[in-house]
Amino acid sequence: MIDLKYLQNNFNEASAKLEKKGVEAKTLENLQNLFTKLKEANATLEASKAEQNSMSKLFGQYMREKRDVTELKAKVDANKEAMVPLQERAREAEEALFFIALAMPNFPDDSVPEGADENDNVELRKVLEPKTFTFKPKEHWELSEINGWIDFERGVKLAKSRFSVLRGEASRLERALINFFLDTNAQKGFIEHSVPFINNSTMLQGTGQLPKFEDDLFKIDDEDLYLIPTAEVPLTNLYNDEILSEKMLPLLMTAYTPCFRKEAGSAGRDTRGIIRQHQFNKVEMVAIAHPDKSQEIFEMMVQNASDILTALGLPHRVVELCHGDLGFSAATTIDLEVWLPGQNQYREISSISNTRDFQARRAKIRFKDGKKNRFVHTLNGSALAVGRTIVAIMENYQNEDGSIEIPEVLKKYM
RNA sequence: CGGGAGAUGUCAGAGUGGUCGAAUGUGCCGGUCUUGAAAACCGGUGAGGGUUAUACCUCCGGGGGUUCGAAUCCCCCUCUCCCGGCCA
Repeated sequence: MIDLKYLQNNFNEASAKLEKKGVEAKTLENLQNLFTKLKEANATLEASKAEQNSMSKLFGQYMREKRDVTELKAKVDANKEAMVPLQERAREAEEALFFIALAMPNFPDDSVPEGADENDNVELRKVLEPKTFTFKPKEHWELSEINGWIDFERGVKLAKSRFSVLRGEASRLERALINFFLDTNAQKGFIEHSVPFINNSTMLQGTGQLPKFEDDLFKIDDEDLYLIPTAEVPLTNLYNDEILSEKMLPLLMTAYTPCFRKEAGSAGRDTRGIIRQHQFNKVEMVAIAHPDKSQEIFEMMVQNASDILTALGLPHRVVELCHGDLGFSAATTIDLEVWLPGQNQYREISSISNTRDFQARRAKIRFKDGKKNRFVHTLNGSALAVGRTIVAIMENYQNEDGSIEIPEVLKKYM
Protein backbone atom coordinates (compact mmCIF):
# COMPACT_ATOMS: atom_id res chain seq x y z
CA MET A 1 0.00 0.00 0.00
CA ILE A 2 1.21 3.45 -0.79
CA ASP A 3 1.93 5.99 1.93
CA LEU A 4 -1.28 8.03 2.08
CA LYS A 5 0.30 10.77 4.19
CA TYR A 6 2.92 11.21 1.52
CA LEU A 7 0.19 11.36 -1.12
CA GLN A 8 -1.62 14.00 0.89
CA ASN A 9 1.41 16.16 1.57
CA ASN A 10 3.10 15.84 -1.82
CA PHE A 11 0.18 15.33 -4.10
CA ASN A 12 1.71 16.60 -7.36
CA GLU A 13 4.90 14.64 -6.98
CA ALA A 14 3.02 11.50 -5.97
CA SER A 15 0.50 11.68 -8.77
CA ALA A 16 3.25 12.26 -11.33
CA LYS A 17 4.84 9.02 -10.19
CA LEU A 18 1.66 6.99 -10.33
CA GLU A 19 0.59 8.43 -13.65
CA LYS A 20 3.58 6.62 -15.10
CA LYS A 21 2.02 3.42 -13.85
CA GLY A 22 -1.23 4.25 -15.55
CA VAL A 23 -3.13 5.66 -12.60
CA GLU A 24 -5.33 8.62 -13.48
CA ALA A 25 -4.94 11.83 -11.52
CA LYS A 26 -8.68 11.75 -10.89
CA THR A 27 -8.41 8.46 -9.04
CA LEU A 28 -5.69 9.89 -6.86
CA GLU A 29 -7.66 13.01 -6.11
CA ASN A 30 -10.49 10.78 -5.08
CA LEU A 31 -8.14 8.79 -2.87
CA GLN A 32 -6.80 11.95 -1.29
CA ASN A 33 -10.33 13.19 -0.59
CA LEU A 34 -11.30 9.89 0.94
CA PHE A 35 -8.24 10.03 3.18
CA THR A 36 -9.13 13.54 4.32
CA LYS A 37 -12.74 12.48 4.88
CA LEU A 38 -11.67 9.50 6.93
CA LYS A 39 -9.47 11.63 9.12
CA GLU A 40 -12.29 14.10 9.69
CA ALA A 41 -14.82 11.38 10.38
CA ASN A 42 -12.47 9.73 12.84
CA ALA A 43 -11.71 12.98 14.63
CA THR A 44 -15.41 13.73 15.11
CA LEU A 45 -16.18 10.22 16.21
CA GLU A 46 -13.28 10.13 18.66
CA ALA A 47 -14.31 13.40 20.27
CA SER A 48 -17.77 11.98 20.77
CA LYS A 49 -16.33 8.78 22.19
CA ALA A 50 -14.17 10.77 24.60
CA GLU A 51 -17.26 12.52 25.88
CA GLN A 52 -19.08 9.22 26.25
CA ASN A 53 -16.17 7.69 28.13
CA SER A 54 -15.88 10.53 30.61
CA MET A 55 -19.63 10.55 31.24
CA SER A 56 -19.57 6.82 31.83
CA LYS A 57 -16.80 7.26 34.33
CA LEU A 58 -18.80 9.90 36.08
CA PHE A 59 -21.75 7.54 36.07
CA GLY A 60 -19.75 4.98 38.01
CA GLN A 61 -18.71 7.64 40.49
CA TYR A 62 -22.33 8.75 41.01
CA MET A 63 -23.37 5.17 41.63
CA ARG A 64 -20.72 4.76 44.29
CA GLU A 65 -21.75 8.00 45.94
CA LYS A 66 -25.38 6.90 45.66
CA ARG A 67 -26.30 10.06 43.81
CA ASP A 68 -29.19 10.42 41.42
CA VAL A 69 -28.22 9.45 37.84
CA THR A 70 -31.42 10.08 35.88
CA GLU A 71 -30.24 13.37 34.43
CA LEU A 72 -26.80 11.98 33.56
CA LYS A 73 -28.33 8.90 32.02
CA ALA A 74 -30.47 11.06 29.74
CA LYS A 75 -27.39 12.95 28.55
CA VAL A 76 -25.37 9.83 28.02
CA ASP A 77 -28.21 8.13 26.14
CA ALA A 78 -28.60 11.13 23.88
CA ASN A 79 -24.90 11.21 23.09
CA LYS A 80 -24.90 7.50 22.40
CA GLU A 81 -27.64 7.90 19.88
CA ALA A 82 -25.87 10.82 18.25
CA MET A 83 -22.80 8.63 17.85
CA VAL A 84 -24.49 6.05 15.63
CA PRO A 85 -24.39 8.07 12.39
CA LEU A 86 -20.83 9.21 13.17
CA GLN A 87 -19.78 5.60 13.54
CA GLU A 88 -21.45 4.68 10.27
CA ARG A 89 -19.77 7.58 8.49
CA ALA A 90 -16.31 6.56 9.74
CA ARG A 91 -16.86 2.95 8.78
CA GLU A 92 -18.00 3.89 5.28
CA ALA A 93 -15.10 6.29 4.83
CA GLU A 94 -12.64 3.60 5.77
CA GLU A 95 -14.20 1.04 3.50
CA ALA A 96 -14.23 3.42 0.57
CA LEU A 97 -10.62 4.39 1.19
CA PHE A 98 -9.30 0.86 1.41
CA PHE A 99 -11.23 -0.27 -1.63
CA ILE A 100 -9.21 2.17 -3.71
CA ALA A 101 -5.98 2.23 -1.72
CA LEU A 102 -5.47 -1.53 -1.95
CA ALA A 103 -5.78 -1.36 -5.72
CA MET A 104 -3.12 1.38 -6.03
CA PRO A 105 0.18 0.19 -7.43
CA ASN A 106 3.49 1.10 -5.86
CA PHE A 107 5.39 4.28 -6.65
CA PRO A 108 8.16 3.53 -9.12
CA ASP A 109 11.64 4.63 -8.10
CA ASP A 110 12.90 7.82 -9.72
CA SER A 111 15.57 5.78 -11.47
CA VAL A 112 13.06 3.62 -13.38
CA PRO A 113 13.36 4.19 -17.13
CA GLU A 114 10.48 5.82 -19.01
CA GLY A 115 8.51 3.56 -21.28
CA ALA A 116 5.21 1.95 -22.13
CA ASP A 117 5.92 -1.75 -22.41
CA GLU A 118 8.65 -4.38 -22.50
CA ASN A 119 10.11 -2.90 -25.68
CA ASP A 120 11.22 0.09 -23.66
CA ASN A 121 13.08 -1.95 -21.06
CA VAL A 122 16.75 -1.08 -20.80
CA GLU A 123 19.41 -3.72 -21.32
CA LEU A 124 22.13 -3.17 -18.72
CA ARG A 125 24.55 -5.89 -19.80
CA LYS A 126 24.96 -9.21 -21.53
CA VAL A 127 26.68 -12.10 -19.81
CA LEU A 128 28.26 -14.93 -21.85
CA GLU A 129 28.18 -15.11 -25.64
CA PRO A 130 25.53 -17.32 -27.18
CA LYS A 131 27.40 -20.15 -28.89
CA THR A 132 27.09 -20.62 -32.60
CA PHE A 133 25.55 -23.85 -33.75
CA THR A 134 26.69 -25.73 -36.85
CA PHE A 135 23.10 -26.84 -37.30
CA LYS A 136 19.71 -25.27 -36.77
CA PRO A 137 19.01 -25.51 -33.02
CA LYS A 138 15.67 -27.04 -32.12
CA GLU A 139 13.04 -25.73 -29.75
CA HIS A 140 12.67 -27.49 -26.44
CA TRP A 141 9.46 -29.31 -27.30
CA GLU A 142 11.11 -30.86 -30.34
CA LEU A 143 14.01 -31.94 -28.16
CA SER A 144 11.55 -33.26 -25.60
CA GLU A 145 10.01 -35.49 -28.22
CA ILE A 146 13.38 -36.93 -29.22
CA ASN A 147 14.38 -37.58 -25.59
CA GLY A 148 10.98 -38.42 -24.13
CA TRP A 149 11.50 -35.82 -21.45
CA ILE A 150 8.14 -34.09 -21.24
CA ASP A 151 4.73 -35.74 -21.51
CA PHE A 152 2.36 -32.96 -22.45
CA GLU A 153 -0.65 -35.10 -23.34
CA ARG A 154 -0.78 -37.03 -20.11
CA GLY A 155 -0.26 -33.88 -18.08
CA VAL A 156 -3.35 -32.47 -19.74
CA LYS A 157 -5.20 -35.71 -19.07
CA LEU A 158 -4.37 -35.57 -15.36
CA ALA A 159 -5.41 -31.95 -14.93
CA LYS A 160 -6.02 -29.71 -17.93
CA SER A 161 -4.15 -27.76 -20.56
CA ARG A 162 -0.89 -26.11 -19.46
CA PHE A 163 -0.04 -28.99 -17.16
CA SER A 164 2.67 -31.47 -18.07
CA VAL A 165 4.76 -34.33 -16.75
CA LEU A 166 8.54 -34.60 -16.67
CA ARG A 167 9.99 -38.06 -17.13
CA GLY A 168 13.26 -39.79 -16.35
CA GLU A 169 16.36 -37.70 -16.99
CA ALA A 170 14.32 -34.48 -17.18
CA SER A 171 12.77 -35.12 -13.82
CA ARG A 172 16.18 -35.83 -12.33
CA LEU A 173 17.53 -32.69 -13.94
CA GLU A 174 14.76 -30.71 -12.29
CA ARG A 175 15.60 -32.14 -8.90
CA ALA A 176 19.28 -31.42 -9.45
CA LEU A 177 18.53 -27.82 -10.38
CA ILE A 178 16.43 -27.26 -7.30
CA ASN A 179 19.24 -28.55 -5.10
CA PHE A 180 21.87 -26.56 -6.95
CA PHE A 181 19.83 -23.35 -6.62
CA LEU A 182 19.12 -23.85 -2.93
CA ASP A 183 22.74 -24.66 -2.15
CA THR A 184 24.00 -21.65 -4.05
CA ASN A 185 21.51 -19.34 -2.34
CA ALA A 186 22.47 -20.79 1.03
CA GLN A 187 26.11 -19.93 0.30
CA LYS A 188 25.04 -16.31 -0.18
CA GLY A 189 23.38 -16.31 3.23
CA PHE A 190 19.79 -17.12 2.30
CA ILE A 191 18.25 -19.47 4.87
CA GLU A 192 16.35 -22.34 3.33
CA HIS A 193 12.67 -22.69 4.24
CA SER A 194 9.95 -25.23 3.55
CA VAL A 195 6.62 -23.46 3.57
CA PRO A 196 2.91 -24.15 3.01
CA PHE A 197 1.95 -24.06 -0.65
CA ILE A 198 -1.49 -22.84 0.35
CA ASN A 199 -1.89 -19.44 2.00
CA ASN A 200 -4.88 -17.46 3.26
CA SER A 201 -6.26 -14.21 1.85
CA THR A 202 -4.59 -11.97 4.43
CA MET A 203 -1.18 -13.16 3.24
CA LEU A 204 -2.10 -12.76 -0.43
CA GLN A 205 -3.22 -9.23 0.34
CA GLY A 206 0.02 -8.59 2.20
CA THR A 207 2.17 -9.19 -0.87
CA GLY A 208 -0.27 -7.51 -3.26
CA GLN A 209 -1.91 -10.37 -5.17
CA LEU A 210 -5.25 -9.60 -3.55
CA PRO A 211 -7.68 -7.99 -3.95
CA LYS A 212 -6.82 -6.89 -7.47
CA PHE A 213 -5.50 -10.09 -9.03
CA GLU A 214 -7.79 -12.72 -7.63
CA ASP A 215 -8.50 -14.01 -11.15
CA ASP A 216 -4.88 -15.10 -11.50
CA LEU A 217 -5.05 -17.36 -8.46
CA PHE A 218 -6.32 -20.87 -7.83
CA LYS A 219 -8.70 -20.69 -4.88
CA ILE A 220 -9.69 -23.60 -2.63
CA ASP A 221 -13.46 -24.10 -2.70
CA ASP A 222 -15.32 -22.90 0.39
CA GLU A 223 -12.12 -21.99 2.20
CA ASP A 224 -10.25 -18.75 2.63
CA LEU A 225 -7.22 -20.37 0.98
CA TYR A 226 -5.29 -20.04 -2.27
CA LEU A 227 -2.52 -21.99 -3.96
CA ILE A 228 0.54 -19.77 -3.86
CA PRO A 229 1.57 -18.15 -7.17
CA THR A 230 5.14 -17.77 -5.88
CA ALA A 231 7.13 -18.46 -2.70
CA GLU A 232 7.37 -14.70 -2.33
CA VAL A 233 3.95 -14.90 -0.67
CA PRO A 234 4.74 -17.31 2.19
CA LEU A 235 8.32 -16.12 2.69
CA THR A 236 7.52 -12.42 2.88
CA ASN A 237 4.44 -13.02 5.02
CA LEU A 238 6.36 -15.18 7.44
CA TYR A 239 6.78 -11.91 9.31
CA ASN A 240 3.29 -10.54 8.61
CA ASP A 241 2.09 -8.28 11.43
CA GLU A 242 5.37 -8.47 13.31
CA ILE A 243 7.74 -5.93 14.73
CA LEU A 244 11.30 -7.07 14.27
CA SER A 245 14.32 -5.93 16.17
CA GLU A 246 16.80 -4.04 14.06
CA LYS A 247 19.52 -6.60 14.63
CA MET A 248 17.41 -9.31 12.99
CA LEU A 249 17.78 -7.45 9.70
CA PRO A 250 18.36 -8.32 6.99
CA LEU A 251 16.39 -11.56 6.87
CA LEU A 252 17.53 -13.48 3.82
CA MET A 253 15.33 -16.41 2.89
CA THR A 254 15.06 -18.92 0.12
CA ALA A 255 12.57 -21.66 -0.63
CA TYR A 256 11.73 -24.13 -3.31
CA THR A 257 8.02 -24.29 -4.05
CA PRO A 258 5.71 -25.14 -6.88
CA CYS A 259 3.85 -22.07 -8.11
CA PHE A 260 0.27 -22.05 -9.32
CA ARG A 261 -1.08 -19.46 -11.71
CA LYS A 262 -4.26 -19.35 -13.73
CA GLU A 263 -2.52 -17.38 -16.46
CA ALA A 264 -5.80 -15.59 -17.05
CA GLY A 265 -5.40 -13.29 -20.01
CA SER A 266 -2.47 -15.08 -21.55
CA ALA A 267 -4.50 -17.34 -23.81
CA GLY A 268 -2.59 -18.13 -26.97
CA ARG A 269 0.80 -17.08 -25.54
CA ASP A 270 3.47 -19.75 -25.21
CA THR A 271 0.97 -22.53 -25.63
CA ARG A 272 3.66 -24.95 -26.79
CA GLY A 273 6.17 -26.32 -24.34
CA ILE A 274 6.62 -25.60 -20.67
CA ILE A 275 7.45 -21.90 -20.76
CA ARG A 276 4.05 -20.95 -19.39
CA GLN A 277 2.32 -23.52 -17.18
CA HIS A 278 -0.36 -23.43 -14.52
CA GLN A 279 2.05 -25.20 -12.19
CA PHE A 280 5.80 -24.71 -12.23
CA ASN A 281 8.68 -25.02 -9.85
CA LYS A 282 10.73 -22.11 -8.66
CA VAL A 283 13.40 -21.35 -6.12
CA GLU A 284 12.80 -17.92 -4.69
CA MET A 285 14.88 -15.45 -2.72
CA VAL A 286 13.18 -13.04 -0.33
CA ALA A 287 14.83 -10.34 1.74
CA ILE A 288 13.39 -8.29 4.57
CA ALA A 289 15.72 -5.38 4.93
CA HIS A 290 16.47 -2.15 6.70
CA PRO A 291 15.37 0.67 4.35
CA ASP A 292 18.93 2.00 4.15
CA LYS A 293 20.25 -1.39 3.06
CA SER A 294 17.66 -2.55 0.56
CA GLN A 295 19.41 -1.17 -2.51
CA GLU A 296 22.63 -3.03 -1.85
CA ILE A 297 20.74 -6.23 -1.10
CA PHE A 298 18.80 -5.77 -4.31
CA GLU A 299 22.03 -5.62 -6.27
CA MET A 300 23.38 -8.66 -4.46
CA MET A 301 20.25 -10.61 -5.40
CA VAL A 302 20.55 -9.67 -9.06
CA GLN A 303 24.19 -10.68 -9.02
CA ASN A 304 23.38 -13.98 -7.35
CA ALA A 305 20.79 -14.95 -9.95
CA SER A 306 23.12 -13.91 -12.74
CA ASP A 307 25.98 -15.90 -11.20
CA ILE A 308 23.82 -19.01 -11.14
CA LEU A 309 23.10 -18.68 -14.86
CA THR A 310 26.79 -18.10 -15.50
CA ALA A 311 27.70 -21.19 -13.48
CA LEU A 312 25.29 -23.16 -15.65
CA GLY A 313 26.94 -21.71 -18.75
CA LEU A 314 23.73 -20.05 -19.86
CA PRO A 315 24.08 -16.80 -21.84
CA HIS A 316 21.75 -14.14 -20.53
CA ARG A 317 21.14 -10.44 -20.34
CA VAL A 318 20.27 -8.14 -17.48
CA VAL A 319 17.33 -5.87 -18.18
CA GLU A 320 15.88 -3.02 -16.18
CA LEU A 321 12.12 -2.77 -16.48
CA CYS A 322 10.52 0.49 -17.59
CA HIS A 323 7.45 2.05 -15.96
CA GLY A 324 5.00 0.28 -18.23
CA ASP A 325 6.38 -3.19 -17.58
CA LEU A 326 6.79 -2.81 -13.84
CA GLY A 327 4.61 -5.04 -11.69
CA PHE A 328 1.97 -3.87 -9.23
CA SER A 329 4.06 -4.10 -6.05
CA ALA A 330 7.49 -3.24 -7.42
CA ALA A 331 9.31 0.05 -7.07
CA THR A 332 12.07 -1.24 -9.29
CA THR A 333 12.63 -4.53 -11.10
CA ILE A 334 15.47 -6.17 -12.93
CA ASP A 335 14.77 -9.16 -15.13
CA LEU A 336 17.27 -11.77 -16.21
CA GLU A 337 16.57 -13.10 -19.67
CA VAL A 338 18.20 -16.31 -20.78
CA TRP A 339 19.18 -16.98 -24.36
CA LEU A 340 17.08 -19.66 -26.07
CA PRO A 341 18.78 -20.62 -29.33
CA GLY A 342 15.80 -22.71 -30.45
CA GLN A 343 13.50 -19.73 -30.12
CA ASN A 344 16.31 -17.41 -31.17
CA GLN A 345 15.50 -14.91 -28.45
CA TYR A 346 16.06 -13.97 -24.84
CA ARG A 347 13.29 -15.07 -22.45
CA GLU A 348 12.64 -14.07 -18.85
CA ILE A 349 14.01 -16.57 -16.34
CA SER A 350 14.25 -14.41 -13.23
CA SER A 351 12.64 -11.24 -12.00
CA ILE A 352 14.06 -9.41 -9.01
CA SER A 353 12.11 -6.60 -7.38
CA ASN A 354 12.49 -4.15 -4.56
CA THR A 355 9.03 -3.23 -3.30
CA ARG A 356 10.47 -0.75 -0.78
CA ASP A 357 7.85 -0.36 1.98
CA PHE A 358 4.85 -1.17 -0.23
CA GLN A 359 4.36 -4.77 0.89
CA ALA A 360 5.56 -3.95 4.39
CA ARG A 361 2.68 -1.51 4.81
CA ARG A 362 0.15 -4.06 3.59
CA ALA A 363 1.65 -6.90 5.59
CA LYS A 364 2.42 -4.67 8.59
CA ILE A 365 6.06 -5.73 8.81
CA ARG A 366 7.96 -3.22 10.92
CA PHE A 367 11.17 -2.98 12.85
CA LYS A 368 12.17 -1.07 15.95
CA ASP A 369 14.26 1.91 15.00
CA GLY A 370 15.17 3.17 18.43
CA LYS A 371 11.84 4.08 19.99
CA LYS A 372 9.88 4.28 16.73
CA ASN A 373 8.48 1.54 14.57
CA ARG A 374 9.36 1.78 10.90
CA PHE A 375 8.32 -0.27 7.93
CA VAL A 376 10.95 -2.60 6.54
CA HIS A 377 11.75 -2.96 2.86
CA THR A 378 10.90 -6.25 1.19
CA LEU A 379 12.57 -7.71 -1.86
CA ASN A 380 12.00 -10.82 -3.89
CA GLY A 381 13.52 -12.54 -6.86
CA SER A 382 13.72 -15.88 -8.58
CA ALA A 383 16.91 -17.87 -8.36
CA LEU A 384 15.68 -19.37 -10.50
CA ALA A 385 12.56 -20.51 -12.35
CA VAL A 386 13.23 -24.23 -12.64
CA GLY A 387 11.12 -25.13 -15.66
CA ARG A 388 12.52 -22.35 -17.76
CA THR A 389 16.04 -23.33 -16.73
CA ILE A 390 15.34 -26.82 -18.04
CA VAL A 391 14.20 -25.28 -21.30
CA ALA A 392 17.37 -23.19 -21.43
CA ILE A 393 19.61 -26.18 -20.77
CA MET A 394 17.81 -28.24 -23.38
CA GLU A 395 18.17 -25.61 -26.05
CA ASN A 396 21.71 -24.43 -25.21
CA TYR A 397 23.19 -27.86 -24.56
CA GLN A 398 21.64 -29.70 -27.50
CA ASN A 399 23.63 -31.72 -30.01
CA GLU A 400 22.75 -32.14 -33.65
CA ASP A 401 21.17 -35.55 -33.02
CA GLY A 402 18.89 -34.01 -30.39
CA SER A 403 20.75 -35.40 -27.39
CA ILE A 404 21.35 -33.03 -24.49
CA GLU A 405 24.51 -32.53 -22.40
CA ILE A 406 24.30 -31.90 -18.69
CA PRO A 407 26.08 -28.73 -17.46
CA GLU A 408 29.25 -29.51 -15.52
CA VAL A 409 28.09 -27.97 -12.20
CA LEU A 410 25.01 -30.20 -12.13
CA LYS A 411 26.83 -33.50 -12.57
CA LYS A 412 27.47 -33.96 -8.88
CA TYR A 413 23.75 -33.49 -8.27
CA MET A 414 22.68 -36.24 -10.67
C1' C B 1 -14.13 -35.95 12.23
C1' G B 2 -16.23 -36.67 17.70
C1' G B 3 -15.52 -35.25 23.18
C1' G B 4 -13.07 -31.94 26.89
C1' A B 5 -10.05 -27.59 28.36
C1' G B 6 -8.13 -23.05 27.11
C1' A B 7 -6.52 -18.12 24.40
C1' U B 8 -4.62 -11.71 28.97
C1' G B 9 1.85 -7.62 28.21
C1' U B 10 8.81 -10.95 26.57
C1' C B 11 7.23 -15.17 29.20
C1' A B 12 4.47 -17.19 33.43
C1' G B 13 0.03 -15.85 35.50
C1' A B 14 -4.07 -12.93 38.44
C1' G B 15 -8.37 -10.42 37.28
C1' U B 16 -15.77 -12.65 36.48
C1' G B 17 -19.47 -5.42 35.31
C1' G B 18 -16.89 0.90 36.90
C1' U B 19 -11.40 3.27 40.72
C1' C B 20 -8.26 -2.06 34.91
C1' G B 21 -4.23 -0.82 29.64
C1' A B 22 -4.53 -4.52 33.41
C1' A B 23 -1.90 -7.33 40.19
C1' U B 24 2.33 -10.30 41.06
C1' G B 25 6.57 -12.82 39.38
C1' U B 26 10.01 -13.03 35.28
C1' G B 27 12.70 -10.96 31.21
C1' C B 28 14.75 -6.43 29.24
C1' C B 29 16.82 -1.20 29.88
C1' G B 30 18.93 2.51 33.31
C1' G B 31 20.92 3.53 38.22
C1' U B 32 23.06 2.44 43.36
C1' C B 33 26.58 -0.99 45.44
C1' U B 34 31.28 -3.70 43.47
C1' U B 35 38.23 -3.81 41.16
C1' G B 36 34.68 -6.32 37.64
C1' A B 37 30.51 -9.57 37.53
C1' A B 38 26.61 -11.90 40.30
C1' A B 39 23.22 -10.96 44.26
C1' A B 40 20.42 -7.11 46.59
C1' C B 41 17.92 -2.47 46.22
C1' C B 42 15.66 1.84 43.32
C1' G B 43 13.46 3.53 38.73
C1' G B 44 11.69 2.56 33.78
C1' U B 45 9.58 -0.88 30.32
C1' G B 46 3.18 -3.42 25.15
C1' A B 47 0.98 -1.92 20.23
C1' G B 48 -1.68 1.20 16.66
C1' G B 49 -3.85 5.98 15.45
C1' G B 50 -3.43 11.19 16.60
C1' U B 51 -0.54 15.81 18.21
C1' U B 52 5.20 20.30 17.41
C1' A B 53 4.28 18.09 22.18
C1' U B 54 0.16 17.06 25.25
C1' A B 55 -4.83 15.72 25.24
C1' C B 56 -7.70 12.09 23.20
C1' C B 57 -9.27 7.32 20.61
C1' U B 58 -8.53 1.92 19.80
C1' C B 59 -6.48 -2.95 21.21
C1' C B 60 -6.96 -8.55 26.88
C1' G B 61 -7.34 -14.52 19.94
C1' G B 62 -11.08 -12.40 15.72
C1' G B 63 -16.17 -10.64 14.70
C1' G B 64 -21.00 -9.31 16.54
C1' G B 65 -24.41 -8.33 20.78
C1' U B 66 -26.24 -6.75 25.95
C1' U B 67 -25.05 -2.27 29.10
C1' C B 68 -24.51 4.61 30.72
C1' G B 69 -20.01 1.39 31.23
C1' A B 70 -17.18 -5.22 29.11
C1' A B 71 -10.75 -8.51 29.81
C1' U B 72 -15.18 -9.81 32.85
C1' C B 73 -22.08 -11.42 30.56
C1' C B 74 -24.33 -13.61 25.65
C1' C B 75 -23.72 -15.47 20.35
C1' C B 76 -20.59 -16.90 16.11
C1' C B 77 -15.69 -17.95 14.23
C1' U B 78 -10.45 -19.11 14.46
C1' C B 79 -6.41 -21.18 16.85
C1' U B 80 -3.83 -24.12 20.77
C1' C B 81 -3.61 -28.27 24.21
C1' C B 82 -5.61 -33.16 26.00
C1' C B 83 -8.63 -37.86 24.88
C1' G B 84 -10.71 -40.91 20.89
C1' G B 85 -11.11 -41.91 15.45
C1' C B 86 -8.45 -41.66 10.73
C1' C B 87 -3.71 -41.25 8.56
C1' A B 88 1.96 -40.19 5.51
